[in-house]
Amino acid sequence: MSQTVPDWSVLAATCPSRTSLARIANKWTAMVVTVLGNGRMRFGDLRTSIDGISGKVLTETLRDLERDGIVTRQVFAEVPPRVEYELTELGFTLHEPLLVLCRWAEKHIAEVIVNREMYDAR
Amino acid sequence: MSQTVPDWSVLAATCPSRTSLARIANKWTAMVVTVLGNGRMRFGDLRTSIDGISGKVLTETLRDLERDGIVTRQVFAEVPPRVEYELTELGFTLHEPLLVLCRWAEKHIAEVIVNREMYDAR
DNA sequence: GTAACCAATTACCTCAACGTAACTAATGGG
DNA sequence: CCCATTAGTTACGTTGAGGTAATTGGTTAC
Repeated sequence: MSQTVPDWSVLAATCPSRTSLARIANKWTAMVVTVLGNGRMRFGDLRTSIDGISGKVLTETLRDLERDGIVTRQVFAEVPPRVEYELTELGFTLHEPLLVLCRWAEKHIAEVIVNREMYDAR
Repeated sequence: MSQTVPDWSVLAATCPSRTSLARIANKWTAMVVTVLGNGRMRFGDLRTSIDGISGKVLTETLRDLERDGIVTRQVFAEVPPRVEYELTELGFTLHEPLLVLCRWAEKHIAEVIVNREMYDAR
């Protein structure tokens, strides 16, 4: 018989899975993975797609995602340099869940704004 | 005819929906909403369930979620004091998506750990 | 009547996240 | 010859997230 009880739990402070949750439950990660779901893209296009992200933060986010095996980084020996990023197979399993989060934020923001105004007016 | 094109986009830097994404794409939010999916709970029990969270961070997270209309806060006039938190209808629509993120972290952490070791060994 | 106690919050401090700006390398175009 | 281009890196300063510990207020125990 196979084991169905989870070996890991994000609710345990020292469980490694929490470090993974911290990485994926992040606004920049959500946007990067969502955009990369449309296919491989180079650094500059990602930077343009995700309005307001600084080059430094995008570099750091992509490197962390590469380290976790969620994106691949391909450097072309060209001038000016060209670097393309793409979701891995593992990364694709994350695309839908993170897309859902982005869509949730967009779908419910009007209601959330009203809630905030009511709360602040108390 | 109804409008199907999104009015909001998290990819726009100044779009309010990005503030909502920042709130929900967060490790503490993911854990709190996931745990509260099992039903209303008092502060101390939440604190115990989410191993390692400080009282301050839990208070702040809950207050922000309450402000956005994702959880309700009910104070009982008792001694010692008792405060219970519960997902709102809006909050429930967020439960499944955030549960998926927690489960993803737990399911794939072994693979992620291997990826990190390979990356660091380059 | 004061000491202990509990749930929840706050005050204070530290450290990580983030933005800005300057700088790099190698080539092609004016 | 000099400037633009692309994907960084580094330095520096600011803001925000987070941990620790004291505090509050009313009740019970001594």
